[in-house]
Amino acid sequence: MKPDHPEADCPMILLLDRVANKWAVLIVAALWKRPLRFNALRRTVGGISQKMLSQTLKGLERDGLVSRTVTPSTPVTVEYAITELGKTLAIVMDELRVWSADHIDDVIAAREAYDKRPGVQASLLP
Amino acid sequence: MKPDHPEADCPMILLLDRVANKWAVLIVAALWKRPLRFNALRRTVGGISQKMLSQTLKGLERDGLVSRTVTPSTPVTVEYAITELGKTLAIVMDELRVWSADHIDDVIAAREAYDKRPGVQASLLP
DNA sequence: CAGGATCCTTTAAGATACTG
DNA sequence: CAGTATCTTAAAGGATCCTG
Repeated sequence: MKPDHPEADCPMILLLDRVANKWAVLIVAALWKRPLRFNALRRTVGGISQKMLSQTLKGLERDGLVSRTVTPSTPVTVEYAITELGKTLAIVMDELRVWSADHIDDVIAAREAYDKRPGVQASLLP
Repeated sequence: MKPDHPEADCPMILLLDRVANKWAVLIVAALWKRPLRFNALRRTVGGISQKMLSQTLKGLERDGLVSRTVTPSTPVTVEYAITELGKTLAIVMDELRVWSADHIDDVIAAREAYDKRPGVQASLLP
């Protein structure tokens, strides 16, 4: 996903890599419910490497969607929380979750129908 | 993005690669306005290679979000259109566009603030 | 026009090891 | 605990050529 898209004047395209990003969606969803520390977040999201987690968190923090609070105890604890701006995005992202729940059956049915069509094999899809 | 996510029982995670996918979002947005043929769609989306276009279209068709109609003229014409199911997703996706338009300024401001913070350089971000 | 097939480069992402 | 750094592999993506 290159940022230098021809129609880069469109705000959506500028934010597409943030807003239509799997890990960002999952992290925002997790933090929307409650603040979490790094490793708790890692467990909550599930299936994310700590590299991608720290990388995506940094991006979310930079965009003002997530806050990072360090408590200098021993050992140090770092809490990530969603910001007010982040909440507004979380609401929209959550509709993706709702849509998925509402239409997963339709999609699965469509996939099976498609795969059953002569001359097309799902296994041949990239 | 591997499909074998730990919480794969959640519908959203199953559809995340479709629903939080840059090209899918842009293609659905384009077809939501009007049906388009392959190359017209390519120009409308902008910045997409024909490989990714055909690949993503195939996925969208398989998921029942987009229909593909062949008219055997000479040369053959193929029209892609959004389906009823696709429209329901397009509505949700469009809210991402609206959110982007509404909050692009906030995000840009947050980025500048972040980058101005001592010890952090935007250029060092991955 | 609408793609498929190939080759090749770039990026994403995981695994591992190490630090304050 | 909360990361950073490095290495390597898998996948995404682009460019090009080709066909019905």
